Formats: sequence, C-alpha cells, structure tokens
Amino acid sequence: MSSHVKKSMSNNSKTPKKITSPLGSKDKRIPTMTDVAKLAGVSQMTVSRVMRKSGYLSDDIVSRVHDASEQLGYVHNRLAGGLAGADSSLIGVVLPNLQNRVFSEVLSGIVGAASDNGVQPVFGVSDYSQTTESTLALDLLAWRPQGLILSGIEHSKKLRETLASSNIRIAEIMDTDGPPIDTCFGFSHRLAGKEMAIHLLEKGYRKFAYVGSQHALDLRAKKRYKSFSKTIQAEGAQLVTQRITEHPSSTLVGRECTESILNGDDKPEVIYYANDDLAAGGLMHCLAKQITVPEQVALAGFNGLTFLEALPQRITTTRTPRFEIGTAAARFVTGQTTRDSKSKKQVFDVSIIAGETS
Amino acid sequence: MSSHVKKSMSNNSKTPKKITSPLGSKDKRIPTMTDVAKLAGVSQMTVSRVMRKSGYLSDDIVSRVHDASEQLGYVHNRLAGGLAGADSSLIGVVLPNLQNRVFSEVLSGIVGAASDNGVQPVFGVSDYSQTTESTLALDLLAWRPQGLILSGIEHSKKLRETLASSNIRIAEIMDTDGPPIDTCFGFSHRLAGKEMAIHLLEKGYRKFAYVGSQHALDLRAKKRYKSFSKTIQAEGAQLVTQRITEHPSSTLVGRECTESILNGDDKPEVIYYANDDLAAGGLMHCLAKQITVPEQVALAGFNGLTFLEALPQRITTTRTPRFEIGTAAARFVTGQTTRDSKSKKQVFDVSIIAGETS
DNA sequence: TGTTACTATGTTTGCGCAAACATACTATGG
DNA sequence: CCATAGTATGTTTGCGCAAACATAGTAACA
Repeated sequence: MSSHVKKSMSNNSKTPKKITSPLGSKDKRIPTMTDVAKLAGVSQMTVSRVMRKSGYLSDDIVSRVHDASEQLGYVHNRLAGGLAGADSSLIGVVLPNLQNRVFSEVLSGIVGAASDNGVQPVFGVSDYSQTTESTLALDLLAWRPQGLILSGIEHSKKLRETLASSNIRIAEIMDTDGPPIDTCFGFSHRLAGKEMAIHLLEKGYRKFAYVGSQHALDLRAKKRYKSFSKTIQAEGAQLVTQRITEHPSSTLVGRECTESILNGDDKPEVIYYANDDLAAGGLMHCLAKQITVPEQVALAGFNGLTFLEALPQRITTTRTPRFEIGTAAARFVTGQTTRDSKSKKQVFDVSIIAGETS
Repeated sequence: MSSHVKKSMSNNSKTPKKITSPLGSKDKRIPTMTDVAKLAGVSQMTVSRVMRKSGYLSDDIVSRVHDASEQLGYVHNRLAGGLAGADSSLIGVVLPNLQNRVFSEVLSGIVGAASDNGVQPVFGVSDYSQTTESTLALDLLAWRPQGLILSGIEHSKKLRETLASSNIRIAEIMDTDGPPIDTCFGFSHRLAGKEMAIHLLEKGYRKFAYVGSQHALDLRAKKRYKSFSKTIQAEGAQLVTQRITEHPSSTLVGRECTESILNGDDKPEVIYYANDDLAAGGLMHCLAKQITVPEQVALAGFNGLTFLEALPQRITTTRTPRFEIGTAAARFVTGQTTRDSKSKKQVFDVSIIAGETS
C-alpha cells in the first residue's frame, strides 16, 4: 500500500549546541558572521558588507573584520547568502560529453568567463541523451543559478517549457539552426556542411564518401551530413559510400572506417568526416598504407582542432570558434553582456581551412 | 580615507508581495513547498519528504504532491535545503587545466561517479597556479560541499590548513608522492619516471633526451623528469640534451622540440617526453622527415592516451588510470566509499606500454 | 483487550545571511 | 549657522527548507 524509505538516523550530539572554542578542537561549531562580528566589535551586517565589498566601508572596519574572520577561520556561507539575497552566483552547465575535445574547449571558455565574474559553474554531462539532459538541467535549477548553458537547440518539451518560463538566462550553444529558448550562441551546421561541399566540389571532386559516428545522438553532425549530401547531389555529384558507426568518435574509429571504405568497391575521391578526430584517423591509415593524399584519396574534417597542426599533412577542415562560444555564452548568462533585443541568435563565423589533404 | 563601493539598487516591486497565478504570467512569485502543500492538501513537511523521498509516505500522498508540484511548476530550492539541513549535495572540484585531455578524462570520471550519487560538481580551473587554486578552493567551501577534489599534493599552506580543519572529505588526485591532507588517489610519478628509465635502459639505450613543458608549473612532470634522469645516471647513461618550454604542452610543441633536438649536435638515441601529446608531435616530425623510429631515434611518452592507438606506430608510453582515479576520488568525497583507516593513499597501478617506438 | 511496534503525517523552530529601512556622523556651500 | 548631500554604520525581518519532536492511526501479538 505504501512506499517505505529508510528513516534518516537521528544525530548524536551529546550536548545541545554549545559554543566551543573557535579553532583547533574537533566538534567545533562552524563560525558565522555573528561570531566574526562580535570579535571585530561590529554588527553582523557590517561583516556581511565587508565580505561582499558592498556599501560604504571604512578601511579600519574592513581590516578589523578581515582579522577577526581570519582568526576564526570564517568561511562565507553562500547557501544562506543565496537564500537571503537574490543571486546565487552559480551557473548551470550541461554538456553532452567531455571526452570530446570540442566540449572541453567550450567548457574552458565557460569556466574562464564565469570566474572573471566570480561565478562558479555547476556541471552535468548528458551523454547525448535528451532525457538525461532534461533531468540534469532541472536539477541544476534547484541551485537557483543565474543562468543555464545547454548544448544544441533540441531539448525535451518539458525542459523547453520550464526554462522558457523560468526568468533566468538560457544560453544554447554550438547550434543556431532553429529557434532558441532564449538566446543561442554558435553557428549553422547546415551552412558548414554546405560550405565544405562547395569547397570540395570546386576542387573538382565528384565521388564522395562520408564517415560519421553516433548519428542518432549527435544531431549537429547529422545536420552537416544532410546539407553536405544535399549540396553535392544538387551538383550532380554523389555519395558513393559511407560509414556511420554508433561508437563515440575517435581517431581509431576514423582509421577503421577509412580502411573499410578504401578496401570497398565504391572508391571515393574524397572522404568527408564528421570531425577532425575521425579525419586524423583516416590520414593515419593512409600514412600507414602508403596511400598518397590527396592524389589517391582526399580527406576533410570538421572543427579545426589544434592537434591537426602537428600532423604530417594539414587536414582540410572547418574551423569553429569553440572557446569563444563558451566565453560568450558564459558572459551572457552571468549578465556581463545584455540580451540582444533584436536577435535571439549570436552567429559565429566558421571558415574552411584549405589544407593539404584536398 | 575609506573604500567606496557602489550601493546596490533597491528593487522595484510595485505591490508588496502578492500571490499571483501559478504559471504563465510574468512577475510571478516562485512557488514554494508551502504552495505545493496547500494545493495538495498536506503539510509543507510532507512535501519536503516527498521531494527527498525520505521517511514513510503513502502512495496516495506521493502522487498528490507530485501532481500539485507539477501543476505549479515547483522547483526544489537546494539553497534553502542546504541551509536548513546538513548536506549540500555539492562537491567542489579544482583542476589545473581542461585543454589537457588528462584532466578532462579525470573530470569525466568525477562527473560520472558524482551523478550516480545525485551530487553535482562545482568547478574551477587553477591554470596550474597554487594561488588561484587556493582562492578557488576556498570559494568553493562557501557552498558547503560534501567534499573537495584537488589535483596534486602541493598546495598553499593556508589551503592545507583550512582544509585540514574543515571536517569535509578532501581528495587529492593524480599524485601520491607526499603526505595528503586527507586521502590521495593516484600514483607515484617518481616511480613512473624511474620505471620508464629502466625500461629504456633495458632496451639498451644510453643516450637520452627529454622534452617537457611548463616545468615550473607541472610539478608532477617534474617529478617524473627528476627520477628519470637520476635513474639513467645511476646506470652510467646520460641525458645528452633536453628541451623544456614554458608553453602548454601540445603536439605542435612536441614536434618543434623534436626537430630542434634532432638538428642539434648532441643526438640522443631516445627521447622521453613529458606526455603523449609531445611524443606524438615527435613521431609526426619523424614521419614527415622520413626519420625511422626507433632505429634512428626512439620515442617514449606518458599517459597512454587513446588517440595513440591510431598513430602509424604505437608509441611507447606509461598507461595511467585517469578515469578510474576521477571515479574513485568522487566516490570518496561523496561518501560512497569509506575513509580507509589504514592508508591515506590509494595508489593505482601504472604500467609501461611497450610500443613500436622504442 | 491492551500493549507494543510500526507506519504515516503534522507542528515548531532556526539554519546564516542580505534586503530594506533606519540612524548618526561628516563635509560642503550659501 | 543651518540645510543638504554624502558617508558609515546598526536593527529588524524573513528567505525556504529540514531537523527534531510530536501525534495519531493501524497491525500484531500475547
């Protein structure tokens, strides 16, 4: 009839709350602003002001409070502060993945911009699952963050609705192909796919192959793929073969898919990879098998990751501003930049890097 | 005479708090547990129990509360919960860097283990600065986290002292060469450097070179370097040359340093790199310049990053369990595992991967 | 049938802080 | 010399929740 859940144990304090010596002994009470205030001979409110550097403060008071605080080992309690005040100085961040360099660079940008503003990110990883993303994002809301950063513009209905009516700033990043909840920061993957198609068509290639991974999950790669193949077909060229695995992308997967394609019957003139990791794997395969690039087969990746610079040949790819997108999104949700009244989309430039593999 | 700081503006509520309709309209009051309780016809405390799945609850009540909560768009306020209760269900994480794959893998492990436990990580990046680390970690304490995860065992004196007397769990990760504040999870870099030295000595190499980066900051790389060079010297071999840049490590830097060494006078038989990125750069240089590896020069890296698997030659390296360390540390600070009364060090195995480059 | 143990709820209270609103003091100018 | 603006502090109050402590109903058993 009823759910049973473990009862929480009662605590074991022997004496009902007793103010003990400030430091050193165990079982000590954690000092509060009031303790600091008493020691410094000021009011609790003054301590609060000193901690937050807000309002008018004489130098004398400031140093007295700092001394007292130091002496007691006082640590500001932001939970209480957030409850009493309005702001929590937290932002929520949900990314699909961290293994992928792209997202750790984005996160780098976010963390950098946030900490410039004294704001800390609380963090979740969705593993490309909309359900997980939704759960995480909703959980993060419980911390009353100033804002939330999500990846992509596809989210569960419930999440979209909750966030839309939440009053906090929402930044959706890495994609602008669709309507954002609040403001999105990124670029058009459709355009990026199309541009690479045009670039390769202009080079004279007509027989294409595609290598991708996690297509069911990585909707942005899928968008590039679709507009890429549409564009080449519109020009009378064709996708002779493709390999799309459900594994997470990696150099190794790229290498294996490339080998499979080049051992197959439908030999392409050029392979378009969903990202640079896969493309680098392709190049490694060609190097190992003495296949000359781009003469025997040309290669193109996506993202412009810096490790490409060290490869024996520069891979043709699309440069994307990942760090900058992270920075802009964090600035936005922390209120360092204002909401653009005209546009809900902040579109960043992407550009083809014409490398030596095409 | 005195510090002036901008006064905060007063708010602009026209009517003194008025309960408006639950959803849809702007300027609405954010619903609280009491609102949910009224709608569900129960007490606030019962709502609290439902939210936290704690205590005894009848199925009827649970669904009524859920319905009411849904209807109002209620979002649990963890700030208040953390203040009233004991636990904050947050952990603090400070890492030196995110660009480095090593730390994003560690973070992956942390995030995974933490979210298994319903705990969210709050996050900071120290950029390898002890001062920044200290500031960040102390700031994170303001959120009353269950625990804190830091990198390495070298920290500012103040941070060590504060944390030691803080009662919360502290995990120091990636290094066990020294006394931890609480418990450390990692491996001995001294041993790792020594083992690679022995491995290479056994292969017969006698003339060594070293390539490193950010030596002043990356104390763990420095430890490997020191014990590596000590070990080879003890065997009568020598470090004929080295390149240590202050740049962050990257494949490109590795490539450049390798070129510089191989163009120099003191030609080594083998180059030991501070990490795999640098080593991969070295291999790239050799590939590009048709230098045969390991005949003309042997190479060894550190970490065992997965992207090595796709390179034309498997690089000799030391495999380190980064993800596992992150997982173990997160489990520890979230209380999923207990503090080991015997040992303050959880030492993980590292193992030499004998590749094709040595 | 009463006693006990369990199950399921409610009531009171205070966590630590910052907003809002005083208050008091100091310079400045007419 | 007083009004005024600016500067520097203090007092009261309540944010939203969960611990602690009731209380009341129900089942189990002698």
